[in-house]
Amino acid sequence: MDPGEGGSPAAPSTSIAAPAFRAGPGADTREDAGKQVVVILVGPPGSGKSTFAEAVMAAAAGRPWARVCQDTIGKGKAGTKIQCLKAAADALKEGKSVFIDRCNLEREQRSDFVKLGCTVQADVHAVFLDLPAKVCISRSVSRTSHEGNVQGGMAAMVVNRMLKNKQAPLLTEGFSRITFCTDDDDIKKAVDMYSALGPSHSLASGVFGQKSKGPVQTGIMKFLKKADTSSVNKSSGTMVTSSERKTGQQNTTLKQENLEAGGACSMQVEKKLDNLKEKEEQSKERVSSDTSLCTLAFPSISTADFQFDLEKASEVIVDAATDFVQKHDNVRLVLVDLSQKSRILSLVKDKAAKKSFDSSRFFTFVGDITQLHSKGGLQCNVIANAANWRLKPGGGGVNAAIFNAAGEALQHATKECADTLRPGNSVAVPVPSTSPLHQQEGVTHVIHVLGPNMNPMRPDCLKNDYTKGCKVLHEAYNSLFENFATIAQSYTGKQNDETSSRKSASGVISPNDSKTKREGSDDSERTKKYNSMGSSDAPNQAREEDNKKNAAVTNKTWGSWAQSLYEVAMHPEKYKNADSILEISDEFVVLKDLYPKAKRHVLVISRTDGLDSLADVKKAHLPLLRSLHSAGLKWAHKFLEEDASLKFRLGYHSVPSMRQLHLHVISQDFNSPSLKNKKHWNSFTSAFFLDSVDVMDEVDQHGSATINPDEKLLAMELRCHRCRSAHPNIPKLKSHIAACKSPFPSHLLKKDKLLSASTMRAGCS
DNA sequence: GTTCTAGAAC
DNA sequence: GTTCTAGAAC
Repeated sequence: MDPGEGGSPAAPSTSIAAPAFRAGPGADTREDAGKQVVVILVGPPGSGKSTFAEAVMAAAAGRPWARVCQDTIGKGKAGTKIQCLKAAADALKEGKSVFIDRCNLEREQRSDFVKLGCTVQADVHAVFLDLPAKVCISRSVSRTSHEGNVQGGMAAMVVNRMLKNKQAPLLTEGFSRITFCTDDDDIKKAVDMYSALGPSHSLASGVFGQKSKGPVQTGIMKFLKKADTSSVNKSSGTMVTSSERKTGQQNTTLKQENLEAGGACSMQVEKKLDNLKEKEEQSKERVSSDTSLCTLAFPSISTADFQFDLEKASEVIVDAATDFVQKHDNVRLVLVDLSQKSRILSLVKDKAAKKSFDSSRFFTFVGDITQLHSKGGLQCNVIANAANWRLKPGGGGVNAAIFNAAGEALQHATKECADTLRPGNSVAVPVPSTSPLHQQEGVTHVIHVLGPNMNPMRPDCLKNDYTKGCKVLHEAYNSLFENFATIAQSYTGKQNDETSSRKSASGVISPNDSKTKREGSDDSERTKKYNSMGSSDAPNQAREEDNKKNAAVTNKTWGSWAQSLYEVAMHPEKYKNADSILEISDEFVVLKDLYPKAKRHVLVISRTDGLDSLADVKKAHLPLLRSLHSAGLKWAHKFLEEDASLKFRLGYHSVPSMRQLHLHVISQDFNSPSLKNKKHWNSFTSAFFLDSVDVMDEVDQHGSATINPDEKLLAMELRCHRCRSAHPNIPKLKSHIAACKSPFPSHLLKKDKLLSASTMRAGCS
């Protein structure tokens, strides 16, 4: 069989498949008919778009390039988008490949340029110059002769405004290749790659260079590995379409050919494999191109770690799923499992076969639920997660895989929507557009589901009560599918409405929507019912474990320099004459911070021995936390009487540097020479700073505070705590905050987290 | 050249 | 937590 048959262009027989150069991941160039390329450079001012295009054009390997720059298109001055589109179309007609050199950070802004590719059948690529905001600001602030006049003091504002709305390019926009560059090294590699892209070469398709997840390997080596293990079906799913079945057969034939040839014709084999790979990708395309159906991929709930009987679970799945697809149009449900030998898949397949419904709208699929698009060719807008009750990552299985694949963004987005989940319930979380799961797999929502548990080692064990178990499992699937239907509805409605689908993707459809839903009467009824079923005290055990873990965190050794607060707390009388001690009680000492990070900054130090930090705090300490809080409030009020322009926050550092639990009372001007570095700034303005009111709530509800000990929080880029603008360094940040009059973020206005003269008055009245 | 950051030592 | 300082960034 000739693998070249079937319409893919035959490569020149004299050429070799492997490129003569290789410039980093994804530089999998092939010689072929020589398509033109439209490269859309995406990045804010200062990200180096023009430099990129100029560098490639200066070193280009024979391919004719044109650079379309909006900043110069009007006779050397800034022009319009229309002018750019026309110039690009003209250059393409002349046979040139084109760099689109305008920011194009939003999907809508670049969509017309993506369409250009269709007119001349050119490949459309995106190169996303996704450098840290502070680098772009820094560069654009300092440049003196920018073509578009984005320089000097205005630059920071422009860059910040643009970055607020940035949307990373997605394959679904119509790009055949997306290259992420997050530092100068990435940029250099990408420049080298495009420079070496000769007129008859083309670059491999896919997403390359995303740091959070390895590049999607689409090179020939991956395919060779596949061919060696004959595992095409295993990795690309069992929803064997006719085209895929054909590919599988070709693959086997090819392997035999290779063996017979004894490897002597390895070049030819490589070439054939290359063609086959393309064909395989085309077949994937056919599977995934059915985008008229909003698709939910879901794992079997409760049958893994929760040890729910597979036979019974499969009945529930088939019942709930077939019922759902019969009632809803334009949706597909796909039950996914990793292994081809999956018993739950075969049970479901068998049971579903006995029912009459449209089998293209509910089927099973073998593959990794986090890589359905890239590895399995199955486009799913929504995936379900078999979550734990705390909605926390880890624990192994699907939950760990999904949180891993989605990155931290999903953890934060989840936290926005819900803190915990009861068995039988689900919560839909919009996947942030920054998440690799969104960018690489096109997943816009993850729905966390908690099913019934039959494992005595896990919380809420139903002790083999399958009457309740099946009921709760049914509720879990119904809740999942209902949530999916809501998403599908908005999705279908917005398919032709780019703007609103963008909002949905970036999470502007407020997470509160799902929160409201979650807390709706239906759910609370269910929760009540479930509670009355006599759930075990296992969640408390889990919390107990949490507390132990937290204690272990604090089991660190404190340096001698970290002991001073402990000394003051244990023996305040020794220091009572010092100016810095403001108040001493049995429970706490109030101390002026020796190195205040704002105009007013005091510490309310607990006097309980052994309570080193927040991680040691348990429910029994709640009265103490309340005492510390009211002492803090009292002092904040006193300071507000002296200066009504101040605002205060009361809170704890997630991981304090000084031993002995202490509450910070700090004014929000951050006007102090002692605030010197990034760590200082981020420790008071990022999630590292835990508001006292939240801490008390959590300790009250869960017996401990949720601590995010992530050091990355302290290393984050410098952003204004009011308007969230980014700044390249501390001095620039400080001059900005001295002038910034933006309102504080809304989350601080809730629960009186931000104290001001007016909230104080309101509190008194 | 100066400014600024980040890591080591305390 | 701070101070000191090498060296990166400008």
